[in-house]
Amino acid sequence: MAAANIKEVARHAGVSLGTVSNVLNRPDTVAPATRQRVLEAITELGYVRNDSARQLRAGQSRTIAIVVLDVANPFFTDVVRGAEQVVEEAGAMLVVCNSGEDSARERRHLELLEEQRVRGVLITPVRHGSQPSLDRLIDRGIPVVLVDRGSGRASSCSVAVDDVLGGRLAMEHLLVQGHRRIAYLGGPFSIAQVAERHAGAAAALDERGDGAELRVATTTSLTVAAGRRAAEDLLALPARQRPTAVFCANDLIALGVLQEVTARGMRVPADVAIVGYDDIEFAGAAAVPLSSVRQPREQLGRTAAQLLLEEAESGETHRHRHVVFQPELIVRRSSDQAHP
Amino acid sequence: MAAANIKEVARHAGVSLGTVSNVLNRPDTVAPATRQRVLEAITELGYVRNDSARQLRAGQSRTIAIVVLDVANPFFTDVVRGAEQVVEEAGAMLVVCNSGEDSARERRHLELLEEQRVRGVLITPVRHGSQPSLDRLIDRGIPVVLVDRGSGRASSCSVAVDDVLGGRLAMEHLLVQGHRRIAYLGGPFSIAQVAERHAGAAAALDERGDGAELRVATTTSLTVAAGRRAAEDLLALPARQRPTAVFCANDLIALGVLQEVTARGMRVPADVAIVGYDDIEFAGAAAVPLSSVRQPREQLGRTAAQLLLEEAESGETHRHRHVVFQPELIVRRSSDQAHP
DNA sequence: CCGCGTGGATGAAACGTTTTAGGAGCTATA
DNA sequence: TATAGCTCCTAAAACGTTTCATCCACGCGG
Repeated sequence: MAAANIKEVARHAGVSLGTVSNVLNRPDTVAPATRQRVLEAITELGYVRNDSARQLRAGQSRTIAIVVLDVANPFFTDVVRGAEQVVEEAGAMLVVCNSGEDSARERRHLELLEEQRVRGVLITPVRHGSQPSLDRLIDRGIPVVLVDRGSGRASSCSVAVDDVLGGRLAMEHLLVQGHRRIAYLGGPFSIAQVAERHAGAAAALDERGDGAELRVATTTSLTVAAGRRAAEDLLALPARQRPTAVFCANDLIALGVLQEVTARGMRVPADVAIVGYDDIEFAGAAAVPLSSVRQPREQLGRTAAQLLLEEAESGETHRHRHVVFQPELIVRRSSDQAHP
Repeated sequence: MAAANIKEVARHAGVSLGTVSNVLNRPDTVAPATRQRVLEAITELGYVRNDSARQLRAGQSRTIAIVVLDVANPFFTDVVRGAEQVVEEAGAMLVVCNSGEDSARERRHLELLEEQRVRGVLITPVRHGSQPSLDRLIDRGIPVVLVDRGSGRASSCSVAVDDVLGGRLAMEHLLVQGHRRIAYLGGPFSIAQVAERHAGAAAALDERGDGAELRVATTTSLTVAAGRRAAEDLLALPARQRPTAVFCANDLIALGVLQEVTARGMRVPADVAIVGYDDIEFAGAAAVPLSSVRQPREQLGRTAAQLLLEEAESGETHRHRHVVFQPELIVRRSSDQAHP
């Protein structure tokens, strides 16, 4: 119940209020004896600095926010861990906000973050068009770094993995394996990654598909449950229309497909081959180890945080940068016809 | 770059500063015409409330923090989602902090949260003894709810799942399956759940073990990697000392064990049976579907958040409550001798 | 002996809200 | 016409910091 403030500490130590502040912020400008006395008063009263007051005066906070599409998606948790490392080293605090792929929630979060005058925001936006509340943030001078987004706009830095290339890699692999009826599962397409992975796959098909066909099944979200539902529809098709391979926009969907396929007594990859995306930790441990496009997840987070801190410090002189990483295809049993 | 404040809005709308505040906080006390004028000024200037100032005045913030052991653990992400629902309904904001099973980081987070005068803290503590920085929070009157912790101390509310019972269920199942050499994998034991699940297992063995033996292998953390390492040691034992069943303190460890066992060409459950804990979404989708002790994860988070809000509102009159849920054993192939 | 620089402390302003006591103008009542 | 009771609005205080301009005492060189 203490709630002692700086004034009480000053009184207790027999100094002025400004001196206490100096002890806290510029300890070397105050004489050792006085400093000692103040520190004692602080511990004695259990004083804890009031961050609201400090922020109010300073004009900005020391927290950095990361807004992710889904906290429960292992891809994002790894990105978060990467960002955390960098942010904590810088003495700031990272808060994680979950948009849940929902624009309205995303907006709410951004508004709250703006009210809090956060020092910066890392975000994977729900939509890839321009978001008014995001633009406002940028207008206000709050640094924003787009995470895992195609080399977007000029108004902010971004880090991304080349999703078009990733889609390409997956598709080429499936074509080499001899598949002629292939499905792409993912959604909503308003999420940039979903669209770009598809674009890559489609491009590869155009170039080397030699008449193979790509069927697109849109899901409502990037979760295991959505994957199962989409797989149901796909498997309901008559055998000769049914795809022999499925490329999924992420591993959660792929795991859902795997579950559904197995549940119907079909075999992976013999009846249906599956390739996922993200190579989350659980992909390799799945019932049938999952082929997947691997991304440098933690590094994505680290780099994003570094760009943000850089921008926050350099102020006006800052030039936006766009860092793009290369994905890598990891082939496992789920798409390897040699070991069906 | 706007950064307009309430005063400018007032000037712009030709009213006093207090009136603007009223428009923001008690819209019905101000005449429709004036209100309209003020609202227009607000949008025109791009005014956004400064939360630091508001908090400073109010004495506390509208954010609630949840401090988890590991953001990458699907168990906690589900708890977070549960808490999120309730917190957002209440118009507050949930920030997620990751202690990473590290006491020092936990302390740092708690100190920062205290500086921010958060409205409350949900936490799964790293150690189950008393944490000075946690006690300080409580002393200061900030509500704390212990998540997934045995019915701890009287100084705060708690929600938990009966881990002793969970351990019991797992062990009894393994005994019924005929195992006589069983291992418990988990750690560090300073984490309450690790200790209690073990206690339950040990108790069941005492009562019905009929001479079966329990070997404990302590891990350094509750991750897949730690599980693999622990499994290596276990599998290095000569065949007649080697356990025929492993009960793991959580599913991540169990998945690690499963990977390692499979990598060595041994079969699950024929050579080694495995039971995990948490029943995370990936458990059922594992290479060998994992038996596991299921907990109501989202509900845990929801209830914790409700208790917190309750306490925050009722103030002095509050009586601490301890809610305990029952776990449930889900048997899948990893421990089912009938379908090896 | 005087002026000056200096290390160390002080006091007050400022940050942007919310809140409270009160005031101005108006209508209804006696 | 005086008075009470409204409704709507204003002015000012308070929240707890940080910062900046001063100020003081003291030692030192001239």
